[in-house]
Amino acid sequence: MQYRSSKQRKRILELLRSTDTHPTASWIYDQLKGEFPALSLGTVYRNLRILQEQGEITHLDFGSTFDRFDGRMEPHYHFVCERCGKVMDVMMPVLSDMETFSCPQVKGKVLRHRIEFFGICQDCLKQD
Amino acid sequence: MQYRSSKQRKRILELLRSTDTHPTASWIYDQLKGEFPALSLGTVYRNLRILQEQGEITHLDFGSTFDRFDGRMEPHYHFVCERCGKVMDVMMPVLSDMETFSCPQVKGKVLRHRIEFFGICQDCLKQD
DNA sequence: GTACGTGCAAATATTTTGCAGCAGT
DNA sequence: ACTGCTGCAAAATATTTGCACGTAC
Repeated sequence: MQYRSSKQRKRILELLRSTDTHPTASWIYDQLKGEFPALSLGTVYRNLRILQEQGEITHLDFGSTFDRFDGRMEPHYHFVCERCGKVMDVMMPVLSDMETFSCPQVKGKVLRHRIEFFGICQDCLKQD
Repeated sequence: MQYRSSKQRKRILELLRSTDTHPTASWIYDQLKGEFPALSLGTVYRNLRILQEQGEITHLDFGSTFDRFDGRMEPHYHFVCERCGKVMDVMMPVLSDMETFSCPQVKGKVLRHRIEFFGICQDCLKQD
């Protein structure tokens, strides 16, 4: 697909670049409604997807729209296959100094952390 | 709230403990439908929330039901305030050996990783 | 007996999509 | 002119909730 440019898309990207609040689609919509009175949420979502495809922005998710639950309470990390969506446990040693490490910048109280690795799992690699 | 026990909740927990596939609510529902023919998805969701409150399971999310977008493409990490839901950037040095580090276990190709810190942000701490 | 849990169905919440007209190249 | 982009509204997806009945304690 050959993308054209549009005022709406350009402004959505500018807005995302100008903030570090990790906005939701709805926040972006509210911000731009004054500038584009007829703007619709559908347009915001469509453009966010296109910007993602173009590698201009990212999206904080787990690669699926479903909530996923985890019955292991021991600290561990996750590997998510971007092709088949499978989520696997990574039982590598927990980086226990992580909390203090990030403290100076965050200035809040860090209680726990989480790491996800993204890539292609062994099964999917075999299918190439 | 004073929780009682129920067969459904007990089996949902057992099921989650017995797998490492990080199931969705719907998968759990399908698995238990044979055992509880009248089971409803509502019950599954309700119990998943209760189990979470009891600290028996966890939930892979970002603390909100909204998609969140990020306009910064330089590698960086995130801090999520569990009280107000704010997401902040953590510009600590990227752990570049991370990919190879996790490889032996995952056996797939790791392309990138992500780290989130969870806790209480400075603003919320002040309010105590 | 009290009040929490369940199934069912309806309601919410969020995101996606079909369509007709508008706009970028 | 061709085809992507937009607004609008309806549909799709995922999760939550109200209610009447059942069940654990």
